[in-house]
Amino acid sequence: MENYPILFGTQPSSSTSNSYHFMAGASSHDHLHHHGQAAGNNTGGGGGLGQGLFSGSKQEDPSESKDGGDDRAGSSSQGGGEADVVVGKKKGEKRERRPRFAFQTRSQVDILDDGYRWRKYGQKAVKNNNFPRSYYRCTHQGCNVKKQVQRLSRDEGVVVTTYEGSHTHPIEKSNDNFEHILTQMQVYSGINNVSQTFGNQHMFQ
DNA sequence: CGACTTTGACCTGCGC
DNA sequence: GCGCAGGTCAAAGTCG
Repeated sequence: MENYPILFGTQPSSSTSNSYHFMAGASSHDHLHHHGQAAGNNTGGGGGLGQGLFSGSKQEDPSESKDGGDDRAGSSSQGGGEADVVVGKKKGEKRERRPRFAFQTRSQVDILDDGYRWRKYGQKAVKNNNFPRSYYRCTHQGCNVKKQVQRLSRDEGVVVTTYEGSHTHPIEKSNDNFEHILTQMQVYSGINNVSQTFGNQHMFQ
């Protein structure tokens, strides 16, 4: 089912061993207790990550175009493994394709604060996964970016985030926040099969 | 009071 | 054609 391109491919396999405790800071506490509200302030990572990080590697694949439909049902569905999604279909109208990015991070929190604001619009239990998938939409007016967040059942420390679309507005919070989220997440590098934390890479600057 | 989350229902596409 | 699964809507509830 979900075969989006996973940027930072992961190899969690032995992952658990590599322990990374984002909690290191202060937040463990916060996150655990504010999960609900967290979304209000944070959540997200779409644009920042989606645009900043991935813009260069957008993948386009025409293969799949099943969609669902007018911006509601459909926007994605099986994606077929590629990055494009069709949306906005109205009967007989052309469907719009949107880039989609997926990546996995190791974090205790589902929601990463990337500076954008997200509103949760749905949650769904998915097959073969003990954890529900959450659906978020960027709250900025006119911005149609969406993201899905799902924790892996086989490794609950790993969170798969899928972004769809590009933000049409500037980030709402200073990039300094990335420092913060970077400390919360760890992305696996499939290349060397080595995991590292963003925090050590400073790839945002 | 506004912004956001929760949650069940509904819609759509796909496989059989 | 039917049933399943994923994705979205929208009403109701919660919180600051």
